Amino acid sequence: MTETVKTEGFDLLGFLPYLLNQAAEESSLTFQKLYKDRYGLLRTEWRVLFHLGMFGEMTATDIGSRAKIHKTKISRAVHSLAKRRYLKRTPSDTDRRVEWLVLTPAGEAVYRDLRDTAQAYEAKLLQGFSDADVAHLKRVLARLGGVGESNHVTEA
Amino acid sequence: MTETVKTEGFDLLGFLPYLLNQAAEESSLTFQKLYKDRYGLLRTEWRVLFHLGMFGEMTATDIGSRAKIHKTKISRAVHSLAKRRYLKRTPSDTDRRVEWLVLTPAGEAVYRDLRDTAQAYEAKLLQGFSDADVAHLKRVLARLGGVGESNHVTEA
DNA sequence: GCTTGTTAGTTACAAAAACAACTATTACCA
DNA sequence: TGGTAATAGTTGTTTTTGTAACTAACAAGC
Repeated sequence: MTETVKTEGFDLLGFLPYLLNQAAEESSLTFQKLYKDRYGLLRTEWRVLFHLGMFGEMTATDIGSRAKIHKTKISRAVHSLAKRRYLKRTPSDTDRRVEWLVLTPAGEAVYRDLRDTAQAYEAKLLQGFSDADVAHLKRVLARLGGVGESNHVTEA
Repeated sequence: MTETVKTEGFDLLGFLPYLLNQAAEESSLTFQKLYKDRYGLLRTEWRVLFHLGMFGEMTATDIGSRAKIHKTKISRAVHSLAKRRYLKRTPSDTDRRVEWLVLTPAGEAVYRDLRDTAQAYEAKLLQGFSDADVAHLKRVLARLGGVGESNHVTEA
């Protein structure tokens, strides 16, 4: 077939959600290999681990609120991470529904390793772009994704 | 808990794959409601439909190569779209392994409706950003995601 | 104190995706 | 030719996710 595009003013290849997905998938897939091959972690597990590594002790709800991950996914990731002894769960003594989550030394070690790997990977991903480009990109993405807003995930 | 971040120079909230994912998920989820509620389409089905709408007749492999979707997902999406009479499959007469896929008039109608909706949605998403911001963002994303390279999906 | 509503987190079931193995056909090449 | 490798596409099975419904605990108003 020829390369003729038979649309009327619409360009899928310039459609933002499409571009976002392609870029996100590309970077996710590459990075996924790292935490999966090295530690057998799932995407959500990695995300929970990173949040705990970054922010220290949090509750499951805190993590979900920050990362906009649904609570059932958090619940399963926490369960799995606890089973591997990467984190410790401590019931709150002011509210018995709540559990505080902290990384164990083993979890910390995994976090540090993956964090360093992540940084190296990001550097590679961004080589060829200027600092201004990168700063601009990140600012726009943060705004599009609502990062930092700490909104709660809408219930099912 | 307090807002103290106890990391050494790493910022998850500025980590590119994280930002990409947050932004992509945000826009995907919002747009998903549209094609799901209106036509009961799955994500991959929508993507296949759009590619056929954009580029006209293609094979399943063409689509997978362009959109970097795995062939099993394409296969099932094509099956489902054909069952709904949104596309027609025609065996190639030069290579009996190959099938040409084209949208039916019904499929075209769905495509046009969703395309217009997509444009409106994108406009809303981008309101508040300057034209220069948008152009810059799209250029960087296209490069990050390798859009336009037409690479084949790595086999399982 | 009771009733009603809300929140934290889990569990069970259904939908979708990932992964692997397969058929059929074509391409390559000695 | 004939044999091996590669390609198009499908199917079956396993994981992972999405969704809903649930338990337990707390909060607020009366």
